[in-house]
Amino acid sequence: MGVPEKPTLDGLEAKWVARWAADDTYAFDRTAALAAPREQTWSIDTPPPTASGSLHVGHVFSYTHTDIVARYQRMRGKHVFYPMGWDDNGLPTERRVQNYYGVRCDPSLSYEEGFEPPAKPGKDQQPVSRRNFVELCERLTAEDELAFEQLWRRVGLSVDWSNVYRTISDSSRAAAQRMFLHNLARGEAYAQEAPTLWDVTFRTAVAQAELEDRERPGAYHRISFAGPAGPVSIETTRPELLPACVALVAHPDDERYQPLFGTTVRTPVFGVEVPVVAHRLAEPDKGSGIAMICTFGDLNDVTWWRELQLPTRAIVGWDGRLLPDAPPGVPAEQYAELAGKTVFSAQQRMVELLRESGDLEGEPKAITHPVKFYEKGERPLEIVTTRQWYIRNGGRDADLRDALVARGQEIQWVPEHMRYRYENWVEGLNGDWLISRQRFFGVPFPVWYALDGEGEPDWSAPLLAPESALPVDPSSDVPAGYTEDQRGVPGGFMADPDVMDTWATSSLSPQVASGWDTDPELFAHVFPMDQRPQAHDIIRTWLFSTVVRSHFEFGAVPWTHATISGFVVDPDRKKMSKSKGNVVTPIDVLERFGTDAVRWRAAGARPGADSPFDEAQMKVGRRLAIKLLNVGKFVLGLGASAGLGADQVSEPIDLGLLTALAGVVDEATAAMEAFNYTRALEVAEAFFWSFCDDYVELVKSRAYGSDDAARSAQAALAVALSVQLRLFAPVLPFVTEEVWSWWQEGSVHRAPWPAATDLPAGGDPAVVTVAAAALAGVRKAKSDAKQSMRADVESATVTAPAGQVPLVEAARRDLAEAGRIALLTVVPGEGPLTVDVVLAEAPAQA
RNA sequence: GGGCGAUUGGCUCAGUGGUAGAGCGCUACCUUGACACGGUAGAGGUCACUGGUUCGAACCCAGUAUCGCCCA
Repeated sequence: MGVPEKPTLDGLEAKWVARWAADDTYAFDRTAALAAPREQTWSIDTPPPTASGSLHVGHVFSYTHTDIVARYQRMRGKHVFYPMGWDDNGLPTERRVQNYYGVRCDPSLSYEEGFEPPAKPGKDQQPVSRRNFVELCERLTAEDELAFEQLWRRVGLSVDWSNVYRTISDSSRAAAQRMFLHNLARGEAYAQEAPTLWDVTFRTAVAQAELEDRERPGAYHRISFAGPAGPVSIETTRPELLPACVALVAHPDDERYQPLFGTTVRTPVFGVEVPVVAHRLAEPDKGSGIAMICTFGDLNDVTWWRELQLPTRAIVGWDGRLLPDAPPGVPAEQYAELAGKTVFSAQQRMVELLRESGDLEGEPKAITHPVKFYEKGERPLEIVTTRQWYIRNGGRDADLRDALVARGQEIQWVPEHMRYRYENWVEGLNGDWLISRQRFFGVPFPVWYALDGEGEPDWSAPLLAPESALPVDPSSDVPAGYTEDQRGVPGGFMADPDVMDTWATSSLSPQVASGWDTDPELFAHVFPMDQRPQAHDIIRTWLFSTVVRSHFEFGAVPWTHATISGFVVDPDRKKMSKSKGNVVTPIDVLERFGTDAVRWRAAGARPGADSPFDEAQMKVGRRLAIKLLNVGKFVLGLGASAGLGADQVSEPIDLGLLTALAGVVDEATAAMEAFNYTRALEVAEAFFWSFCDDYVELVKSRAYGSDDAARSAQAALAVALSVQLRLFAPVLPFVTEEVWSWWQEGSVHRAPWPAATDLPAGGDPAVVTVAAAALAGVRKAKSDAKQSMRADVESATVTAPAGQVPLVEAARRDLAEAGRIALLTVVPGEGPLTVDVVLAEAPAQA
């Protein structure tokens, strides 16, 4: 191909992305891999990015980290199984589709053939059938995924683009349904009607892993109940739940309330008799130490209700409004004041009612307190009793919890301390994993229910789809033994209306990507996978749920290594997020600095460590890439070529260089084996700069010749260039491939990772370092004299420790030529090496 | 409140028992036949604090403070 006149980074991405695609440089060779021993394959469980989201520079960093490992393993001769996935099912896609097209899903509507959404989203969202809605989801995600793929190619990910999966695809849905049926058959999945955390905006249940606490303003309202011996005062932040009150509770050791335990009190306004009970979860020093239990205000209420077997008086409905009818035992007349109101306005009205009745003591006391939210929601969660599907995860079973903690110990965590995130989460679980969502774009449960003569479903005996029929959509497919016209009619059947949570599908990414459902032979080979890369924020969700599924189905961990990336944070160390407005768009950065520069910066972020985004750092990576171009061009111009090998290296300084490089190769290899790409890059980079600044400067004059001494330098330059290009290839795929292409056959990314054994071991690296130190002394003299580095030196005396004198002598010719020294004297002396320089009278003229 | 991590020159970070390191930035100089998207040289730090172990501590131990993340 030859060396260009003026090498440039511009255009390298487009050129090599196209070439790699055309040459299938990164294709996984299934046949060869399956024929080879398992350890010759490296399989990666790539995180499927949320297709409806946007990628920021943090994604670029973490996916680059994985790609560096993939490229290293490939150069180590492994068959790298490196698929890409898109997480396109679930609520985020629904929201994007609603906003993008201006529609909303109304499952009661029927399908409209050839439906086209409004050209511009209107003010009101247009209702469409579920099938139409899902079609729009499919359409938009397909577009989004194409854009993502283009970005990833530009980032240089060495993904096998013939192996892309989607979490909504037929095979993903089939795998999710099949795994669910297995879980169900083994008793690991179950349905239960139970109080559930509920988002009133999205009108769906949410799981523990999707919760977050937010500090919100509230107020303690002090309310009197009528007790047997006078009023009993409680404090609550949610007076509107008074009609849902089923008991008062205090700590069993709280002396103030001993006389009340076992008695009843009457609620204000409603006059309902409720018992006073004792429970250890009551906090004596909070408020008055006695609290009302409502069904349900928070998770403590649920615990109390369950453990103390209290009655249920539910008042909050699915839409976040108070139910139209009073709960059992509550007078309808009073309750009618609140019925149908939102929680917010019910509270206002309730406070008025308490004021009127004289049961509100004093004024409400403003406080701020943590309130549970769905992580994607904007209104506080309520607790609503609904029928939901769960998968056991150890939250209610100590043995299972211990088994899952033990699984975590089978995984090698990078960095090691991320293991604690996993263990803390598992040990803190307080319930099973709720997997059903009352949404539309997701994997439906492969389940129907028979309807009795009254049209009521028989929940106890779900009709399951056969595995051979998966994937099924129970809303359009029909269970065995029924016909479509029996849908929804007494004596007929109904579909399970829910879809699975996104994590219930993405927790199967190793299975989906490896062909569990579609290519058992491949699956048996690549699973358990070698590497799960991901960020630390989803250890509790994606990582944990994947371990759960694999534990149940295979009795094994899904992967042997979990490599955890940190975040890219803004200069104030805040996490990037859209709402903070501090997101850096990747394409802009890639265009301005070049992919290799951005990847170089990414490689500088150690595994697990958050890293501030700093544009100034990008320039440094760019400088390195440019230097590689220029030194490559220069070295090849000096006569280095692919035909020269280490066996032609004879001069001590040349041998010394290559022996030093052997040490660098060993260090970089050890670091890469430990996933410490940052360290590997550091040692390669440190060597490279001294190679450019010192070694090349020292030998270039000699290398211009054509004798054996010249040949030695040319061979050392060729070997050093080849090795260094390969050391940098995982981090800087574009520039290394470019320089490689000037003088080598094939792709550098298919070349073997360098081995120290390919380099001469007998050289003395000190020849290079001592000669470089002497040269630095000469340079300093020139710099102090404000002379050009080309200034002639009349005479220079190197005073070196006796042991170093022969080293300087061994590099005498190179040193004299590089320093333009007319008379070079080397003498032994005390202390470190010094150089006395006498500059020639006038600067040299060219 | 619990857990984890961090604290080293202005900035970003290496450095896990033996005389404080790198890059960026800064200052001065050099336009050399690979590179001005360059090169050379230089200044700059009582390693957060307090105790302890040790011949010797940035590093080990105990505690404190500040910051960040996760969880309650």
